[in-house]
Order: sequence, then structure tokens, then C-alpha cells
Amino acid sequence: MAEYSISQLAKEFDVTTRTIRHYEDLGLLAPTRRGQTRVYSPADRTRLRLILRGKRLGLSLDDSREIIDMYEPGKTNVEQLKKLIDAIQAQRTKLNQQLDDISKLLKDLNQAEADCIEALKSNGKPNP
Amino acid sequence: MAEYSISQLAKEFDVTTRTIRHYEDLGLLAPTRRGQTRVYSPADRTRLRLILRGKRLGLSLDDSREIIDMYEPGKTNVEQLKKLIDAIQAQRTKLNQQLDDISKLLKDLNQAEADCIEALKSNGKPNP
DNA sequence: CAGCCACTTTACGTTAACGTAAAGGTAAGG
DNA sequence: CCTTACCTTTACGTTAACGTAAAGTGGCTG
Repeated sequence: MAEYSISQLAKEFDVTTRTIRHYEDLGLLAPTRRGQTRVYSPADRTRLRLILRGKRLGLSLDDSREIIDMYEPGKTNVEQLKKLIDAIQAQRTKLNQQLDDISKLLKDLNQAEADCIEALKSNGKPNP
Repeated sequence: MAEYSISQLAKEFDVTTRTIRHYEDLGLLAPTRRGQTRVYSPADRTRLRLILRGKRLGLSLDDSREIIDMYEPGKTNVEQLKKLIDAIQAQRTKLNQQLDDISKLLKDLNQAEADCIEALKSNGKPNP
């Protein structure tokens, strides 16, 4: 029972099956097959979750694939490991930038909301 | 000295002039003109900064325009004000989701980095 | 005044991330 | 056996966000 059909995953994550197949075309997913039908493992499901998380953060699918591949084992080469650590650091820098952006945006939203409420107070009556 | 040319802004924010004109086409910027040449005020500059912040957060340009318009005054209508407050709340929800995503991703990156370093330790020697 | 620089408009081209339609295979159920 | 409900592949279409090229304008500068 640790497997899923394409439409099950599509429903669970609220995407279309076309989208999931598209991710496979780009090499982000590689489900096994029963006959010609795709069969997704829990690991595949996790990868999909990571892809969609990346999307919410504005990453490209290529970026997501790179990041996801970071979690995979089989990195025997020392050079590759160093490259990976660099990539991880780069991602961290970007994410910290996003954190900063979000905190500023939230601050702005608070201010905008306060302005709205203020405007409602002084304006809520002389209107039809 | 409180005005900027298009190429000044382009340099400052590391985008092309084409990009800035594109934002104007979409109604996100509306600089004044001296003759046919665009002249940008500090307010225009701020709007550009907000647009790019939105981009870093994965917002569409349409989304950014909506948000930026939230900061503008001239919202006399009570209905519009209420819609604005709702939109602000929706944005807040999305941003909190992003915060959650980021913290999870950062955690994953930490783990991945630790794995890398571990692999380097036990692997750094038997390599050419 | 020739040349260069920065600005302009117009318009077609490109990439990513799917959407959508066509045409077909397969297994369960009435 | 026929319909229904999934699944498949192939392939052209679409949208957003610009890139890029062409052709022209305005000012200053040697």
C-alpha cells in the first residue's frame, strides 16, 4: 500500500496529471511502471512535495531538480561534494534574502492595513 | 536631484531598460516625461524596488501591481477598503506559507550539508 | 557638422511551465 | 459486448516576462 497512481498524487497535491508527467519529462520524477502505467513510491511522492515547495518559493524546475538531487546519495566524487556545499550555501543566501523580503512586505502590509482601517473610521459614515 | 533616468535605475537595480519599460507597459510604473524622455521620481524608484521584491518572492507582475496599489491613497470607497483588507490578509497567509516553506528548506539544506561534510570526511582520502 | 551617446517606439522572437486536444490501450461492471 | 473510468503517448497551443533587432530622435562635443 506504499504506492500511488498519478491521479492520486494529482488530487493530493492539487495539480493536474499533465503537470506530474511534465515533471517526469524534465527528469524530476522517475516512477516505476506496471506495464505502461506509472507507479509512484513514497520517495516519488516526497520528491513531488519538494518540487511544489520549490515552486511556491519561486524556484524554476531546474533549480528544484538541483536542490532535490542534493538530498540524494551516490555523490562519490569529492569535487562534486564541494560543488554541492557551494550550491547549498548559495541557496541559503537566497532564502535569507527572501526572509528579509517577506518581513519587509509583512511590515508594509501591516501599515497598509492600518491605513485602511483608519480610512474606514473617518470615512465609514459620509458614504451612501 | 530627486530624479533618475531609466538607465540609472536599470544600473542601480541590475535590470535592463527593456524590463523597466515593460513594467510601464503593464501599468506598474508611470514616470513623467521631459519631452519624450522618461523621468523617474523617488516614488517611481520605490515602486520599482517593490516590484523586484515581489519578483524575488515569486509574485507575478499582476500580483505586484495589486499589492503596490494597496499602499496608494485615494481609496475613498468603503467596499474597496474592505476588499483591500481581505487582499492584505490573503497575502499575509501566502507569506506565512512561504516562511514555513523556507524554514523547512533551510532545515533540509542543513541536513544535506552535514551529509556532504560527513561524506567528505570518510571519502576525502581514497580519491586521486 | 559629423559622430557618438542615450533615449525613444515598434515589432517579432524566446523560454518556462504547463494546457488542451487527439487517438488509443486496459480492466471492471452491468 | 459495450460503456465507463483510468491510464498512455504525441503534438500543437498558450501565457508571462522579457530579449533582441530595427529604425528614428535629441543633445553635446571635438
